[in-house]
Amino acid sequence: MSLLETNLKYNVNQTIFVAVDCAIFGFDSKSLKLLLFKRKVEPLKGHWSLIGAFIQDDLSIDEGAKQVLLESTGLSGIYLNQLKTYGNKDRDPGARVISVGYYSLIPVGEHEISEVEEYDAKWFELNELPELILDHRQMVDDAIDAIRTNARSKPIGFNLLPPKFTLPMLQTLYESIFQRTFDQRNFRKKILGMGILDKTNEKDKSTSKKGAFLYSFNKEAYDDKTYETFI
Amino acid sequence: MSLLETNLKYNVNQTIFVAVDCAIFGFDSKSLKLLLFKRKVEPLKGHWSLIGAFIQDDLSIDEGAKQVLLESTGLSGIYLNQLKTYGNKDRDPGARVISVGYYSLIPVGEHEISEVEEYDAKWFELNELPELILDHRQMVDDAIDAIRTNARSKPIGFNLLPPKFTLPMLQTLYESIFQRTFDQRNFRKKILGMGILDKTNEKDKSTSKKGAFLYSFNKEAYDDKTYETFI
DNA sequence: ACAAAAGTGTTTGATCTACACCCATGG
DNA sequence: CCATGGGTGTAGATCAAACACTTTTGT
Repeated sequence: MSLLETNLKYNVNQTIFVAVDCAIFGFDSKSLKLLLFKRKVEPLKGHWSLIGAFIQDDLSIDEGAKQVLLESTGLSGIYLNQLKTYGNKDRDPGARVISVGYYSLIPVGEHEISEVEEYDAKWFELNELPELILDHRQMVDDAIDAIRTNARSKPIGFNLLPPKFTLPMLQTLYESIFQRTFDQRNFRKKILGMGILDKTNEKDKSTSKKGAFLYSFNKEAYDDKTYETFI
Repeated sequence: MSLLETNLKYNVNQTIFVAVDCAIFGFDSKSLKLLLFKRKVEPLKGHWSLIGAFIQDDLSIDEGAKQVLLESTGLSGIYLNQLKTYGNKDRDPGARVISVGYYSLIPVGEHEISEVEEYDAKWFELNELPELILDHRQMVDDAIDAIRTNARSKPIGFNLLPPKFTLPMLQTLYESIFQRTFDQRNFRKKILGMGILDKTNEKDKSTSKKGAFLYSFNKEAYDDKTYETFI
């Protein structure tokens, strides 16, 4: 359908562009991090920003977000969730642009660290974020809020962990998300009581001499139950 | 800023239109209702739909949503919240349109019933909704989900009630939202225990001979506390 | 042998649930 | 005087929070 046709059909005269921006969070067994990029276009070229791009006409916005992620990080098949849409009139000095915000959760291994930095990207600790362009700081804050809210009722945390992980890792992750500590015994009791983790016989010895048992997330068991409060 | 300039600056060639659609919920002391409109433009003219319109270039999307609401219902100053953005490629047969969904909560009095029906609008019971155009049914379902989630942690229910209301009304409202009954004693205990309601000396006798005391919501008391779970 | 992280139960208080009768009043 | 909806308290169950010691093993 051509622009002319659509314009006639709906009698609209808009000059608004539609972009997506994605806040990519990663966990490396120690802390929650945010992936930022050096902006490549004017205005504000060279400043730190979330990864974003204009939507192509032939992609849904969800597909657009996926593609942005793939093109700018090489990552695909990862957790990606719509956050909210930012539409203040003057939010972008370059044009009238509304941006559909997304957030993405990924485990950060050695691979992801090096891989991603080939794209002019860098992982930042959440409490050491540089200044961000436009309303991207707001997006990040909103995303953290959304992750917290979401993490209470759904096991989204598992998207930040490798397929096999230890309970201490899981606890550290939730402590990073909620910025508080959890009692070790209560935490394990609660998580294991849900019956959604499968224990393996393997141990991870990278963080202690004793080693911690590796577990995997049992999605079927979770789907059967759908908890209302998770943590 | 002209289209040409912006296009040059960002080198974009998009033909996507941006609309807002708003799901307006009302409560009339008995049940939760949804306000629907007969669509006025082709395609699908005459079918039931949420109220919506294209965003004007000089308004933020939040302002756009407010204006749509004002123009199509005469209502202003009411609770309005962004839901999510719908961006499937072929969601609108008339053009490539993405729609930012909103939901709105209002008390429905005699006034609002008659007032609103001058606009080719009609209140429907939630379990008697007609077929809706495009993905509007999805928007409604998402909005109900969002209202439920939100109502658990914030007192949004009070936006659906008049300034003075009775506890039986409030309970009926929450029962409409969650589609379940609550024990009367437990409900009152919990709500009153929050200390966010001011009891008046007046009684509403419209639904019983004994009459029920009217209360008002004390926003200050609520802000002091910010509960994590509300119901 | 010791440092460092993993693993394990019990007790207490708070919260949630279930449950049934009296009250006030208009008709 | 009676039908109708408004108002009230308690006991048992469940859940959340606080709390400290033992185990394993690499160095």
